This record gives sequence, C-alpha cells and structure tokens, in this order.
Amino acid sequence: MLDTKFIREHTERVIQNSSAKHAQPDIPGFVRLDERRRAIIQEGQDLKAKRNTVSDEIARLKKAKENADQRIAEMKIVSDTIKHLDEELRGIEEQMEHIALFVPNITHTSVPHGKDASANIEVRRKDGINPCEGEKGFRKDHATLAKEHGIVDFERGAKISGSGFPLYTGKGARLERALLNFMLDRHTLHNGYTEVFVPFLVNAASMRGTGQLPKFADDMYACADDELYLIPTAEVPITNIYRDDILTSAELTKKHCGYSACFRREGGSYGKDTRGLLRLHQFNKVELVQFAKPEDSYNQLELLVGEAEGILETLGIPYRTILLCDGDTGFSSAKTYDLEVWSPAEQKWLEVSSCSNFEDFQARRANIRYRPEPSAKPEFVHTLNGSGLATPRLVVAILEHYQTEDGRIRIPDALQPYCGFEWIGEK
RNA sequence: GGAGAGGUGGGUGAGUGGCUGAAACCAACGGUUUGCUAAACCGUCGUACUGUGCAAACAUUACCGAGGGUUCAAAUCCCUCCCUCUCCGCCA
Repeated sequence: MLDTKFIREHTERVIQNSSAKHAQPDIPGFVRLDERRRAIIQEGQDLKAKRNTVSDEIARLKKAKENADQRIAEMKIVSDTIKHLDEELRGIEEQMEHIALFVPNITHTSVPHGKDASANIEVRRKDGINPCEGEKGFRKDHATLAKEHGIVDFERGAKISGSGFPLYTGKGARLERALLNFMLDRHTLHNGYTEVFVPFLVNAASMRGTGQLPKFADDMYACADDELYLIPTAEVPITNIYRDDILTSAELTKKHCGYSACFRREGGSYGKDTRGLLRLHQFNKVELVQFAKPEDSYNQLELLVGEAEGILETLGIPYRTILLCDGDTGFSSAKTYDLEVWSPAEQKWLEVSSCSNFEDFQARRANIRYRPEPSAKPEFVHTLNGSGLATPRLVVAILEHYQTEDGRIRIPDALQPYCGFEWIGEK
C-alpha cells in the first residue's frame, strides 16, 4: 500500500507507475475522495471539540445543582451531526481503501522500463557448470526419468488429490527432504538466518498484510468455513510475524528462513508448462525473509540474491539471474530479480526463485515499524524476500543435468550426506 | 466442544459514567553528581490523523482487544466477535 500523502503529492507518478504495471486504479477519484475526507475530518473535529467543552460545562452545572437542560438539548443536535459526519467519513475511507489496495508499488529507479518479460535484463549467467556434459542424445526429460526410477508417482498423486499434487516415493521423497534440509542448513549455518517453522493456514489479515488479498483472492485455496487460507508461500506467515510490531533499530536487519508447503490454484494454466513437476498446486519451498532499515534494503537485496544463487552454485546447476522490467515486476515489489535454471529437455529457463525488495509497501499494509533511535518516532521497515529455493524445478534440473549415459542419476556431492545415497537407479 | 476468569501505554498494574490519555512501579532516554562494568537525584518518556508552520514545534480530534449500541458525556454500562488463561471432555 502506498502512503495516502504520497498519492496526493505524486499523483502523476503513481498513475504512470500503475499503468506500467498494467493496473488502472482510479487515482483521480482517490484524490477527490481524500479532499472530501479531510474536509469532513476538520468539521467533525471542530464539533467534537465543542461537544467536549460543553460536556465539561454540563458536568459543572450538574455538580452545582443547576439546570443544564438547555445545553444538553444543544449537544444532542451536535452529537447527531457528528454521527452523520462519522458515517460519511467511514464510507469515504472504505472507498479510498478499496482503491488504495489495488495501487501497485512504485518501482525503483534502477528497474528497466518495458511491457513484458522481453524487456528483462540478464545480469548474471553461470552455465558450463553442467557436471554430466552438454546436450547429448541420451538425455531424457525429468518426468520420464522420475517415472522410470519410481521417485515420483504422478498418477497416484492425482488419485489422492488431483493433478498437480505429486506423490514422492522412495528415493524421490528422500531427495526432496534432503534438498530442504540442505538449503535450511546453509541459510541458518552460513547465511545468518534464524529458522522458523510456520503455520500453513493463515487468516485474512495476514494475507492482506503481504498483498495477496484482496487482489489475488482467486489464486489461493481458502477454507471458507474457518476464514483461513492455505499459504501460497511462507513469505506470508513469516512477514506477518511482526505485523503491528515496533522493532528496535538494533535488531535490524532481521533475517528469517523457513520451510513451507506452498499451495497455489494456478487457475487456467493448463497447457504445456504443466508437465511433470513444472507447475504444481502443492510444492515445497524454503523462503528467505528480511526486515531491513530503508537505507540498507537495496544492499540487502543484492546479498539475498547471492545467497539464493549460492544454493545453485553448490549444487552445480546452470542458472541465470534476471532483473525484471517494471511491466514484469509484481504488484507489491519495487525491484525483483528472478533466478532461473536451465532445463535441457524443455530447452527453457525455469524460474526457481524470485527475490524482491518491497520497500515499505508490505510494512505499511502489515504495520511493521522500527525506531531508528531508541526514543525516535517509529518508521516503516523495508521488507525483502526470496525463494531459497523452491524444490520442484530444482529436482527437474538435478534429474536432467545429473543423469548419466547408463540411465542413472548421480546425487550432487553437497546433497549426498543428506540423501544417504549417491545414485538413483541401478547400474 | 462445555464451564469459569480475563484482555488498559515497551513491561507490570490501578482505575466501574464527567478535572483519566489514563495513577504507581519497572524499563528506556536526557541531565546533575560521586573518579571508576554501579548508585542517587532531577527531567523526558504512547500512537495516528487533521490543521497552522520552511522547520523545530504547536493546536484539535481519536485510540484502554475489535466492531456496534446507550448517553449531553464511555476505559468505565449493554450487545456481537476475536484472543489469552484455568478446569472438564476429546485427541496426534
């Protein structure tokens, strides 16, 4: 959410930025409502001030056993007027909020302009680290490999829940767990994150705090009877840990990582991208979340991207890092880098991480603040997050890059201690 | 799920209709003093919005879990909801 004052004072910029992000909120309407709102507040405050002083007078009169009926009658009318003003004000603020919740975050000046992914900028690429040689005829795609080795049972997953709910079996389940443990250990032991294990169902206030609601309601699974939502990412519960809190300057930058299952409806996305593990309704992810001072946040974003890249480097998977243009940058984000791994079978880059600086956009919604100095006024923190990383496409990359000519799959060195085996498949 | 108790400022905690935005204590911050990892004393010490002002600041208003209601006037009375604690039941 943007600051009302900011929208009022930078109306043109907000309109342009919204349109770059393919959104058309009614900014002029918002500004008009804001004018009326402030007029009502002023009028209401004057009347309330009058009521307060006269009420004191009534108290004095009554104490002195004098008649106050005249004043009471006057104040009854004043109170009625106040009531009507408050009602109008509530209506206006509701309308304003309805508009404000759909205004996207302003992108950072370093973000390139463009209408879609074609304007994104590749900032780094690490290929040539393929441990099992280049693109050869023996290569099979991940779904075929997964079936042949019996490590993912898509059919039974579909029987249990539906398509997009994979059932990992045997070494596949072990590999999944190994990846998660490996990544969590790395972020907690080497990158200075404090681990959290979060609820997977959250309330509406949490979803609003991180920006999933109200705009993306259709993308989420909801438990209507309990007003709870299945999280699409651990970003939601982790960021909301400090909703309505005031942090101290000393505890920033605060870094949390956590595993969660992630649930996404992915409505209308059936097509070629849905093969195997490429796009799922439920998947596993380790998430990185940071709460930073405004002056540190962009430096922290670069560090966070590096931490996510470190996982791919250690696993020896070819990847590239993309800076998203404004038209491709998410609703809540001011600047986003995507990490993509190469799928030789798909001949495509697959997104495995999205690392963003939200500046104070989420913090304003979720009311997460800090005091720059012990007795200073609280200010909004900057929030950042990134996947570190999501497992399904990581498994895709491992299967496809680490398959050998004899049809087996070698486990990356760093994962072997976590897996307890070196190979998938018989020689 | 049933019964009871309770939710007040960073913390503890007083306050049952009008001089209470809220005592007291603790913490924190500033200062004085004592020459020493401390103590004493003095002072400051919630948040938001609106307005005036370049600003520091000042003024109004609102906020005592959330939302409604009663009243000239609500932390205080009434209703609904949420949460916490205790006991019982159930359960991994």
